[in-house]
Amino acid sequence: MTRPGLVARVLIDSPLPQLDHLFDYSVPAELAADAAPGVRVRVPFRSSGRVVDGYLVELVDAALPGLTDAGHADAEFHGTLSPIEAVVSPARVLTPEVWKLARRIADRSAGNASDVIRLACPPRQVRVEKAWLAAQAAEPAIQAQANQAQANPRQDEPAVPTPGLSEARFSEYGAGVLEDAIAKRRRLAMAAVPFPVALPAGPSIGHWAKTLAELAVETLEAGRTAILVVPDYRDQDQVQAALDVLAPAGSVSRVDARQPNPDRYRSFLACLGPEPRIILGNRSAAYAPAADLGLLALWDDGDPLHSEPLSPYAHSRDAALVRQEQSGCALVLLGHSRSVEVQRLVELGWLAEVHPATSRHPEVTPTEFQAADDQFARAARVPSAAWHTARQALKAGPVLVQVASPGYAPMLACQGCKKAARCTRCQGPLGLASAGGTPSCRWCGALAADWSCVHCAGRTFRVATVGAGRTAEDLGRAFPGVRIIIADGDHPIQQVGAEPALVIATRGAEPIAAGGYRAILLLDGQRMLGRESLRVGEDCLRWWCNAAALAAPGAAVMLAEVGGTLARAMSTWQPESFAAAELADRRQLRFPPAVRVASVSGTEADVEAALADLAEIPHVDVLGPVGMEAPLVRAVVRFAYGSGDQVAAALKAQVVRNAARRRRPKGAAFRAAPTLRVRFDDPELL
DNA sequence: AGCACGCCGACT
DNA sequence: GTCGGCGTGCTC
Repeated sequence: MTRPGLVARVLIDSPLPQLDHLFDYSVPAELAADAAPGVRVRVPFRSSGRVVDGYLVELVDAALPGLTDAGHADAEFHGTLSPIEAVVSPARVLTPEVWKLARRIADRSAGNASDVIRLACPPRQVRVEKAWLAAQAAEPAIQAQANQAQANPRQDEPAVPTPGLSEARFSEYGAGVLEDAIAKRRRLAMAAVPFPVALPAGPSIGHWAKTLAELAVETLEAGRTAILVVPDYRDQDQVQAALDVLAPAGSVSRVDARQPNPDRYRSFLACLGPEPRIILGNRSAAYAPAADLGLLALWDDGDPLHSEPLSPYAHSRDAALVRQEQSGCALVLLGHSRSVEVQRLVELGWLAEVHPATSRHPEVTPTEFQAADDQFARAARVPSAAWHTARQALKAGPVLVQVASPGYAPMLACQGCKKAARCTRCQGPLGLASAGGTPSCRWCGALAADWSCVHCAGRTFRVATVGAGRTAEDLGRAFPGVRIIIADGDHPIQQVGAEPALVIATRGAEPIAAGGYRAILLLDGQRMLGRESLRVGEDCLRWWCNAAALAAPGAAVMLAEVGGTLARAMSTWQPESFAAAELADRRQLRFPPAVRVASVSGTEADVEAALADLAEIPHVDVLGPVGMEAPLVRAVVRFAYGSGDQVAAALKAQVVRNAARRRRPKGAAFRAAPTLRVRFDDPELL
């Protein structure tokens, strides 16, 4: 009893690469009413427990074979179709726009669409969904009216009182520049105003958060949805605080994976409604469903938290770029510093640069190694000039000290032979979390109570590197009587007052000071630059710029132990000049983002087979393979952006073949043969 | 993942 | 001749 002529094309919710395409089913007449594109369905499947979950992606007329969603017409299936077993609920959770985005993101990184959809569609919560469906059904007209009134403050209701904030919207960027960007749906690389701003009767926030909120409200007033993507929760809180002041009540949905599941699903469902909204969240927000998307904005795209740790590992910048291209919305990449990726897009002309109209910026002074004359300041490795600056500034208000590492002494050495102290169990480095504590291993956590040095049998430690705790101790002596506040991952502090205090923070954990810091000391420059990574310079510049942007206007920012291009980029406040130089280097070296990269790992035979398929594709070269652990080898494939689709398609085909073929050697209950693994655009790769 | 199909070695 | 080993491929 099926309705003839109607074919449901279903994406199976499975991580298996060989199932990552659409399967055709017939639609039984009794399900036809609910069987709309985007609903969750249960379908029979000749294995894995007979019935599996999936999404109904599209409905097509069987009489018109081949007329499927553009581009993804899988080879037509000829055979008898099984009927859909059930429509899980009539909620159309996978919108066509999000499906297209998920498919494209998966395709460009040889991944699974269902893995991307898992980020986009949170787990179903039956009670929440029933309540939402009931609300939809009951008086939809009144509902829509109410939402319309909420979403559009220019109508009847008076706008939320926002003295001094909304009147001067965007004035920092020159009249009309950003209004125009929203209206004409431009793509912008935008430099944030590098100072904090005080909300009326509220906390201080980064000016960038106000800009983001204003862009969103502008979009909302134009009748479209804005998605704001920020890397972490402290950033979300700042934007939320600005939206509380600027945006109409009820117009903001916050989506992030840290909310309790029912809350998360509730805000997800709210995004499905027909009325425009402001959607604020972390990297997964880039995939949120949106009614008439007008703006996609990212804050600080260089932050590694924008990089998805789950397969297929897409960066939210890439998700945003793809979605912008598909939907034609405005795109804003806002930051204090500039990532090399954004610099590339600027140089290509893909993004237009926008700077604040006033050239006011933090006054950064690079200081040399000249030690302070105060012995305690010297112990705290504070340069002389910085010490004097801090002492002066502490009369007026809070002073920020940025350090590289948390803890007391993150790295210990042997007092006798000066070599690094190692864990007797696992060879990991030993460190000290607090002043009076017992040293412990940073890898395995084991306490080193009865330690002796493997080199010289010594039994006492010396401090090899200094953490925030030790710096606090030293600075306490150098500035007697001053209140000391420590902020790091273990002691997160959002906000400090305007009273004098020394705030010692690890990079990225700096609290915001009411009215801004009166001085900022960026210590540990050399240590931060000592990390071995392609991105050190870029990362350091980002950490320093983000900290310097917490200064009050006119306050001094002292950058210790750093010279050269980085120091110049800081003191002229032109991080894009560093990004441009860096990009030129990467082009020379053929490193990302001048090219894209993919790592291919597995057994030697599997990797060789995969690489063989890439031989014909232009602008591809291969580094390795080199041996990894046990039977594994890894090769790095570099390719031009234009060859990306071919490379991804070829590697995906290999992954599918490999997944279908692999079997465990019978009898011996060893683990299964290692699979071929492919990862695109890994920021840690080179 | 599971399950059927299929192509070679010992059996009623 | 056929039963059944497990390697190979498919699941609408």
